[in-house]
Amino acid sequence: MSASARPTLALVAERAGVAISTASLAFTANGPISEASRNRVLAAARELDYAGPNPLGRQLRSGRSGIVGVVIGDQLKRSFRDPVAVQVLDGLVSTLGAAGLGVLLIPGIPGVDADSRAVDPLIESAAMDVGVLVWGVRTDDPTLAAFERRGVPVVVGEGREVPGAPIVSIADRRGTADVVRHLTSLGHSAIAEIALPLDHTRRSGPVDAARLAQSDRTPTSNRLAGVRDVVEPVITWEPAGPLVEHGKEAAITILSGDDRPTAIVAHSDLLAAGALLAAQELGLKVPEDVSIAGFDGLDLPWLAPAVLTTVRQPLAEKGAKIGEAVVNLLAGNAPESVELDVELVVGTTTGPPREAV
Amino acid sequence: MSASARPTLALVAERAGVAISTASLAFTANGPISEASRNRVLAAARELDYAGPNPLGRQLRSGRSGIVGVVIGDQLKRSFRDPVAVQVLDGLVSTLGAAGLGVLLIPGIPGVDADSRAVDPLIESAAMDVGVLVWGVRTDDPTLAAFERRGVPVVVGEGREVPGAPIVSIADRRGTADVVRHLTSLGHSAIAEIALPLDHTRRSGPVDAARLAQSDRTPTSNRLAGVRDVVEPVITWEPAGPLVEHGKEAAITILSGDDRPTAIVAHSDLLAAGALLAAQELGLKVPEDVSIAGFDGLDLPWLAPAVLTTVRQPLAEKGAKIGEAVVNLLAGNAPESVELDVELVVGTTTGPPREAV
DNA sequence: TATGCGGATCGAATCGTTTCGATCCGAGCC
DNA sequence: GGCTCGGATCGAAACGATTCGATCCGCATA
Repeated sequence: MSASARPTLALVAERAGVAISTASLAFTANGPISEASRNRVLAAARELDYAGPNPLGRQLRSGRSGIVGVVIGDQLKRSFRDPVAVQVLDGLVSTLGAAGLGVLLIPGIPGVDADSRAVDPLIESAAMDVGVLVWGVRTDDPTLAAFERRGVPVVVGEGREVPGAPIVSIADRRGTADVVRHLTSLGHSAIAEIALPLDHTRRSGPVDAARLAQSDRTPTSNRLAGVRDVVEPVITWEPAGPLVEHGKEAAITILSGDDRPTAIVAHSDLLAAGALLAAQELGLKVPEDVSIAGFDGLDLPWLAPAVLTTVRQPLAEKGAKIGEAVVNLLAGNAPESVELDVELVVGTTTGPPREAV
Repeated sequence: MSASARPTLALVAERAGVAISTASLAFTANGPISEASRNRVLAAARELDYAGPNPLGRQLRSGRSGIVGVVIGDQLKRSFRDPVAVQVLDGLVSTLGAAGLGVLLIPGIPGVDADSRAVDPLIESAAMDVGVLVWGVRTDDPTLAAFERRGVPVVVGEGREVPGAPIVSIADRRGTADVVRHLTSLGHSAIAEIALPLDHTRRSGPVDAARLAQSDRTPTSNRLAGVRDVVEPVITWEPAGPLVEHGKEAAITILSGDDRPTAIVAHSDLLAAGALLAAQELGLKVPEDVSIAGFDGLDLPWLAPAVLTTVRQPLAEKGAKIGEAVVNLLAGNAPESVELDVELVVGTTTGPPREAV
């Protein structure tokens, strides 16, 4: 009656009348085993309702768990409301899945106090073969240190150099410069900037030089730099978050002021979409009264008939490249970093400023 | 030079001059061990750069992996663009994280052929203590069968009964009836319905009785039934997907026809938001020309100044309840199903039909 | 008939822990 | 001083598989 325990390979072997090692061969396709014994083993397995080797035993022996820990570095809710994150993750999960690897979701910094040295306990105690820091590492990142201590190799998406770890990044500085150059070449000089959040504090408002220097997120810093490669924005606004509503809020303030800029460049499409809604609400024509450009190249059909001018980045491909880097690392190859290219896509939301007409 | 192998507990014990079992006690807080030996062990660990017991060994011994497999049943990209899914997942991940459990993401049906009996290989071979089928089970679900074969207990979100598995569901049939009743009590009788997708085929168009019977997704079926508890819709439209653009597409057709309905009830807020955009594009006033209601209770600030009439369901709480059910199951308690309540929230998008004014 | 060969099978070691029962030791008590 | 008691420590046995070297068997060859 206490037969609730799952059958083991030993039981199957006994029933089939072979040694455990032979039974093992029947399940791992590659060993030398006769058709006859394989069938006997499989039959015995069926009779005992044995569903294949227990992963835990296999993992201990082989030293591999087949699991990749992915640190998304924030509350799920916040990360996944951002389509950029979702697309990258999608590419990553597909690639890893195809390689037989599973994704363990690691929220990252637990709770609000992202300053503390606390690390998600999963990083310290869950079994994994590789860790992925999708959104880059911060200086002196405790997460990175924890992985290192455990001897878990790491792949970094989008970030500063980490010795021994491959980085998959995107040419976002150049892309940002491209879109700003597009604006200046149309004749704009009073360009406002809506930045991505500079850090985890949900602060919002205009950004001064001191605050600018505090940015510890790589994509944000790169895009700030990209803008400044071409022009000094008349104002840089830091929104409370990365979503549409935050962009709208920022743009309302920017566009309501006395010296209305002739163009807004946002660090992301979601923020730009918010700016578009703001302009609409304020009765401003786009692009006649104000040009608006974004970054990401998302598909935002609900903006129709407007088509956002933006910079398309290969998001799913980025995820896929990270996945490849993981597989590569597990195969024992040397880490290899990649930078993916971006492309300016001109839509209907940018045009020459009114004065220039 | 070949010292690349990670140190083991045995090494630490040797260095500390204690038995392996004693060293083990130093890491698991609860055993009887003197302060002195614990310190000696921890010191030795530090010297050897030992980062704590290897999870694989621990897992094999205890028979627990601390991992919960969550089947999201679709491409990540599609699931996670839906804020409903994201909020539930967020609640789930938080609850499980607090219990020290990790979430293994299982896409579910690989590739497009969702009809086949194929199952995500992770379900067959990854280590996990419990499986979660977030979006319910279909009749004769191969995924469910695979879990059963492996002896992995299962928790089901939103679905039909599964013997021995707790179900966490939401009173969506009653909620849908409530919102439709709200419309009829305003005087509407010509009500159109935009349904959630009936199955995985990305079919779209008007739905007849035969097609209606084919719906194999529980939330969809429940909401279809909820509408019919109150009124027979003048038309039911099946969109190609669950997102804003799909709702817009559907509504454009519905509202362009000759017998324009006076109200549209959508199975979700995203679809309803699409309908709102459609009405706007067609120059129709909401709610004067057409009332629009949704379901979910999402926060959609970019619809402002409109506030959608909808039915609020406790999404994060649903995820949390699923998490609790998992923890409960692991504690050896009997499975316990829950049905969560919903609440009608009247916004500015519904009002009496023009004729009735 | 003896020898050699190659493929199938087997036994035993191993992966790194936890846990359980046994041992050991010092303190307290009579 | 002998005895008991209890807490700290230890050894060994799992946990469930893979893998490697050794054995075994049958067949072909000399």
